Amino acid sequence: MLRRRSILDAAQSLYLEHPRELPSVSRIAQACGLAKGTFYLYFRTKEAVFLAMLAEQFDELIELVCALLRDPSLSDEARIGSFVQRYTVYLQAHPAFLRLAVMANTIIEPNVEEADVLAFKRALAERLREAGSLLERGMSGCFEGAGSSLLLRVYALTIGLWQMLDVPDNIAARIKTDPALDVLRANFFVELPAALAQLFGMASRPTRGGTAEPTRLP
Amino acid sequence: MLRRRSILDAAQSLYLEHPRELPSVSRIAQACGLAKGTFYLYFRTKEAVFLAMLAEQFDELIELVCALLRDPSLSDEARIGSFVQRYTVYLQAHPAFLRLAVMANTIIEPNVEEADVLAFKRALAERLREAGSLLERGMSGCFEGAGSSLLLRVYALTIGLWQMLDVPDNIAARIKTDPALDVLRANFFVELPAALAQLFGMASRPTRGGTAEPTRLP
Amino acid sequence: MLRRRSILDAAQSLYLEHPRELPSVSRIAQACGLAKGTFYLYFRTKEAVFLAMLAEQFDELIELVCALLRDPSLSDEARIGSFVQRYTVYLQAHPAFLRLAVMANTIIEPNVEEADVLAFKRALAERLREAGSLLERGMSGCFEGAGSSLLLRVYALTIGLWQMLDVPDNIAARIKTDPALDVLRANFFVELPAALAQLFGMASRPTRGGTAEPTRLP
Amino acid sequence: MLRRRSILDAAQSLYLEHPRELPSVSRIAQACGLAKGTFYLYFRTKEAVFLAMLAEQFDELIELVCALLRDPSLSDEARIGSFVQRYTVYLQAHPAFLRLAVMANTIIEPNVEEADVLAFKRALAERLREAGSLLERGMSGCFEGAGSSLLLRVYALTIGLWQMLDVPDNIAARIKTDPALDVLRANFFVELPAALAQLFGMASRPTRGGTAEPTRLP
DNA sequence: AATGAATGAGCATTCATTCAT
DNA sequence: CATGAATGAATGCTCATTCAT
Repeated sequence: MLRRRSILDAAQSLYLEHPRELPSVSRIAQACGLAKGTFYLYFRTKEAVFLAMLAEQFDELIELVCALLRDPSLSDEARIGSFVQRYTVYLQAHPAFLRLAVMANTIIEPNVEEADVLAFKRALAERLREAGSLLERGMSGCFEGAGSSLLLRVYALTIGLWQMLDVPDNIAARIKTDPALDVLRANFFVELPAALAQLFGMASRPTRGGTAEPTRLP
Repeated sequence: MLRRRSILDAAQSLYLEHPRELPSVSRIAQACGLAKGTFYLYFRTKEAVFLAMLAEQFDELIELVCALLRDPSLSDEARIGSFVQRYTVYLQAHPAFLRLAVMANTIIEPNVEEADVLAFKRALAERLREAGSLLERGMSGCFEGAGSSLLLRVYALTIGLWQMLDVPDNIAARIKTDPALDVLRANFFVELPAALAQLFGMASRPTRGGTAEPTRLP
Repeated sequence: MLRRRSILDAAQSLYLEHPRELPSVSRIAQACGLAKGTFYLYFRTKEAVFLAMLAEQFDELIELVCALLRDPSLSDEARIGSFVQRYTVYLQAHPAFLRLAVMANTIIEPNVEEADVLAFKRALAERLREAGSLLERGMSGCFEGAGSSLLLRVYALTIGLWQMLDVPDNIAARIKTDPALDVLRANFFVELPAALAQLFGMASRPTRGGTAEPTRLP
Repeated sequence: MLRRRSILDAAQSLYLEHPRELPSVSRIAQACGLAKGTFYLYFRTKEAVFLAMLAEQFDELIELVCALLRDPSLSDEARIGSFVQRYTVYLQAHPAFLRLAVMANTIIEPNVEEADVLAFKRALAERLREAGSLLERGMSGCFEGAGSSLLLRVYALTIGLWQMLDVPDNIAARIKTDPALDVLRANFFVELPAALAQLFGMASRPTRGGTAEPTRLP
């Protein structure tokens, strides 16, 4: 529905203005030109909006990945490399995704109805299995039947790295200038593909903080 | 100081009763038999307590890891395996650690003074470097100079997996019975060593949800 | 609106019970049978209520004064005398006015949004100019164009005297019995018209503390 | 005693940094290099410091005025003029005086022991009488026996005007640019002598906001 | 005289959510 | 579908003051 869409969109853009906290319902409603009460006609709780937002982007990401993995023209090695690259680029192009992903457990889920959390998790598991089974094929059998599990590790590594390397501006400035904080200086979009390459057993020396350039948006 | 200690201890045990939210200052003070004002003599904000708690356990964990990595009697392979195992056991024995680690970015740090966050991060970076340089030695040169970076990946994978696999009881029950939620059923303490083994390039097939037994506490 | 009105009224009567401090929001809300949150639907801060209250009474007072000054049937001298008398009577009949006026700078304004303070001051200046220009006419030209400035002096003298002569009961009792405190014993409502008469250059010997009777309410 | 002195001095300079609120005891103690507890060896409450400070400056001011009024070489008119001028200059040179004077009733006295308030008021009445009786002599008999009462009016007019014309910086800027706020734009140190001249029955047209230059410090 | 650790009352304000219309 | 007035729980934090040492 249109209304629901406009709420999601407004919520996202408000959120991106201050990604360390969820915008209030009244700000969201206001941004849609809606009354506060109307908001609750479309979402059960405030956090439900952001769970839906996350789910949407998850779908989109998996879609992308699946399309890629289905491509028969690629060698196994190339398929993984391509996957890592596209994945990274997607994350870079969707700044809300990781920021929300990281709030999912601590802030969003505890404030959403159990049923909604389950629906979210079920969809997620579904997507993971789907993409996982495509991924397996390229993994020389060693991950037979465990592609989804592998993807979970990929995702875990991703959000874990994001939490370590995404830092508010004020802190970021201090990190740049303090040599003791070397390790935390790495650029997430450089470090992520390197870490994934390692996970996938592809040759890759870890990057040192800030030396390399991040993957560019096409 | 003794008071500080008792606040940390009280805060931790209250926290573990409801690990999805930080206990209020008045509950903590009450649990110590202290006046609310006294609390603020020892910590600047509520969140500062939990950051300190996390830092302490981080120290302890790294200490443990370093001791292990310094042991000359182990082969390279064994050192890594031993590291993974001890690490996992430590996490299992310190239930507050991961729960807090996962709140660090979203809930704790935004509510702590910049200076305290920096101090925390500096200590963390310090420890990472220390343990990292010990770890490198066993990595056949391929991680020369990047041991801390490797450890960061280890830690990232850890907290990411925890976020995916640690689930509140009500949801956990449903996950167990819903075949669609297969992937999310894995036991963290089984999945973690497997994932780390993969990261370290040691042969390891991913585990399927819930099939294996977790590492036992000694 | 009705709600706003009832908040103002409740706030005023609570305030008059203890005019040395502003009642808390929860007391005010309670006195209206309103939830605390509702209060903030009508006023931005606690102090805003009292600023509004002061503004209202200011309006009323100036209205009264203007009506009087517009009366063509009075001689110049009589107009001033009449003004002073009505003014005094108004203050006597509105015990909250002076008590608040005296807190305006030190307690109220610093806790109200800049915009609200400005709005208050603008309204006040407006009223002062309006009444000032009426007042000038009776002043034999010597205050041409400065009636508002004259009124400011009147007001200043008023609140200054109030601060000196309004004394909490416990102190008042001691003042009465201590001959050294002679000067501070004057009754404000006697002293004020005398002081204003002096300001306006009308013959008037200062009153001695406590000897005369205050202007009576009609 | 020296300690007492240093507390008063520290308190004053801290106060002048933020004259809209009294500095906290711990800041004062800190500024003296004293422990918080030590503060209470010299003053019964925080506000007592500021009452003492006010009393001191009151003394000094009256001293000055008396010296002046005792000078036999001046004509009556000149004595008054001279009084007004010296008075104004004193206030300008002692920025804490008026700021405190205005807080006396609303903030300071309610938080000081009754006995201290009475002592303050007694001293004040004493000084007023002393200077009042000197002042009377020059007033052509019409204020015989009421010099102290006259001085009270002077003081009342002073603190009243200060309250109206002293405005925090942020507001002051807006007042300057908003024509509607004309009346409130007057410079206190220009307006005060004019208003006093009026009170004393000396020819004086009120000043318009901001046009004249304030009395300069010598 | 001096300390400084301990106290604990006190209060404004926010905001998700509901529900009568 | 839409409204928006009303709710009221929930909580961090300050700071003047005391008192055992």
